[in-house]
Amino acid sequence: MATISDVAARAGVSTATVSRALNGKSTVAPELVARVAAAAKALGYQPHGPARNLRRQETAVLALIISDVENPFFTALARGVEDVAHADGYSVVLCNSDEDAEKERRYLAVALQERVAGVIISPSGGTTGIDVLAGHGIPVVAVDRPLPAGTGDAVLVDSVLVDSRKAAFSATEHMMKEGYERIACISGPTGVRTADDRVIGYQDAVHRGLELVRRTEYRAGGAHAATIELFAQPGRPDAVLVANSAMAIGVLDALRELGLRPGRDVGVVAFDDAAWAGLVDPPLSVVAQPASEMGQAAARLLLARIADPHRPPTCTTLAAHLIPRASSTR
Amino acid sequence: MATISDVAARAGVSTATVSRALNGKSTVAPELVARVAAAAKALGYQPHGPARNLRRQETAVLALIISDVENPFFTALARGVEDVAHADGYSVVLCNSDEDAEKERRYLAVALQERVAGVIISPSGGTTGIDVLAGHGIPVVAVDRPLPAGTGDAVLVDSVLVDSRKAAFSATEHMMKEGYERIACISGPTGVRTADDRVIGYQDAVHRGLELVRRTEYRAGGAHAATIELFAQPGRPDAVLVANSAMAIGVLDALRELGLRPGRDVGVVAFDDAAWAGLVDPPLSVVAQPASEMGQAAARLLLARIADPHRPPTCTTLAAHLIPRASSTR
DNA sequence: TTGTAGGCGTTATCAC
DNA sequence: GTGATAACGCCTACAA
Repeated sequence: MATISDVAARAGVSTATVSRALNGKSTVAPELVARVAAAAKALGYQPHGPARNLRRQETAVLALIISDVENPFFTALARGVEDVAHADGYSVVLCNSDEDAEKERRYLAVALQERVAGVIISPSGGTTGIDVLAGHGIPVVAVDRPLPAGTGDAVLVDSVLVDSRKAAFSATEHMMKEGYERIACISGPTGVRTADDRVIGYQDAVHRGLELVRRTEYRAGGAHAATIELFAQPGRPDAVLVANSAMAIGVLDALRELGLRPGRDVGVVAFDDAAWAGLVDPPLSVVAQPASEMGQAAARLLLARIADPHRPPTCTTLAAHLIPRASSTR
Repeated sequence: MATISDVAARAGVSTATVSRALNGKSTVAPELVARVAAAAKALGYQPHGPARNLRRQETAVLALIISDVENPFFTALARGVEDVAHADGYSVVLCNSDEDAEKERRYLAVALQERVAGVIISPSGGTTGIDVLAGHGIPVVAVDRPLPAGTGDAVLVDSVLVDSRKAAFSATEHMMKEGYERIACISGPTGVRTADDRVIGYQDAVHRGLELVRRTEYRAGGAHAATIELFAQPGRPDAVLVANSAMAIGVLDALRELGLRPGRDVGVVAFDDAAWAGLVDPPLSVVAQPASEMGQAAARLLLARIADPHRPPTCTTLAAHLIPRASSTR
């Protein structure tokens, strides 16, 4: 693998000149830059990133740690991050923490050790390890979920969130207006802020205890089981608010097994406007979140903080909006 | 940011000893390793990855370059790669080329410059840049799609593919047995091997020209337009083979707009067993691909080649299987 | 304008 | 068993 001195030797100049020529720095005689370029090409020279980063003490790569690559919400968010980052010359590496605190810690450690320029993360719970990052001067932006309380207190962390509570409230209220009276709520794990907020928003609307609330992992399987269980009990629900699209699949599956038709027999509204939501029968009412915009906003905040580490931290809260379809209309 | 010499100073030993102690190398007096550990902890010492990689000339990170993060097939594949890589102590960074040759080149360049240990890629077309990688001794595994002809000829590249042609043949034959007679095919871009193969397999079965074949990008929008166009012409199809799940959404949408019911009015089989496929009305027949297994196989091949760069290249071809549901049953 | 030389943080090779 | 010391490949004062 050719190094800068190989290039220098072949071009008959010093390594300093090669470096300057290749980086378009200061003034190098046009003839020399041509010679250098030719030599570099001939040798298939590729600058050694680690060496360069070691010397410059900086990298042009951002880490994006998301809690579930298989969730379309997060992949849409990732696209938003990439678009903004690429426009500014940064590359984005995607890390999948899989809602697993251990994997999250691991990726955080990698990000720190590789000295990435910054990190965007959707924290998967009672995370630690973020303080370490920020403590070492690596900027962090929290997206979709805030950092756990007590984390990042002393450091400057921006966040980009959705008003989940309000969105859950609107969705629940919508179902009440449609005449549903016993509305259930199937949400994600306790301790995950979006999941907690969706329950709180739901409660704001129904003024009821937790007897119709079920918490499970953010996946189809758990939601399926929760649905079966909810509808097996006496005083079964007549509607359900579902906290994300993976769970919606489990719920719809379960309802079909139970012979219950959404819209007619039971109202259903789910978070996230999945591509297939309009295709099921009847079409699924959803709370659409601006995933891509969230990613863009997070990336912009991160880049801004990289440029100016001392700017005051901000918290951007975006709104979600209800798209009523037949599954919640009698 | 504490360095190894800070730790050495605090522990009252040399940097060499710190390095050895922290890496569990050779023989260091138990007392010293304790002192070093304490000092490192007190200082919040984190090894500097680039420096270490520079010195060691190796990294424990793999790059996975996929053509579409928003496609569930690729995210499932990514999970497979991660599982195997993590078990072996490697981290995986995910790069989204977005079916864009330019972005692909860019990520390839990043992978090369950062000197990752290896690359798994689903090539997005007439890619160049892979030779460069392999030429520099970085192992490459092609997944889902083979490298373009003429690429990587001289170098050792493993690949993990699906027998798309056979799968398309089976799916088409299945529809013929169900009595459909004018079967159309909506596939991805020309030059993308999976898309080409699905058309060929289809033709193997129908023994017909290309008048009912449409090629478009691998997304819902293009498939939607193609469907509308196909069904507007005289001698409209009575069935359609769709090349992936994003396209299936476009097709199903279009059919609904046209007032055509899958299964009864028009047979539909799509590639990829998306989570929602069983939920639509009627349930969608699919060709299920072993995405996660493909990722696992690719990762294993890559790790094997990293361990032994001279092993002969292999090509693993996995089978897909048809899951007939109501959309292709009269 | 160009070259020389030092150092970024580690690890590996030698002495001791 | 431990400590100097020399690289790894690059960039950038500083000197010429």
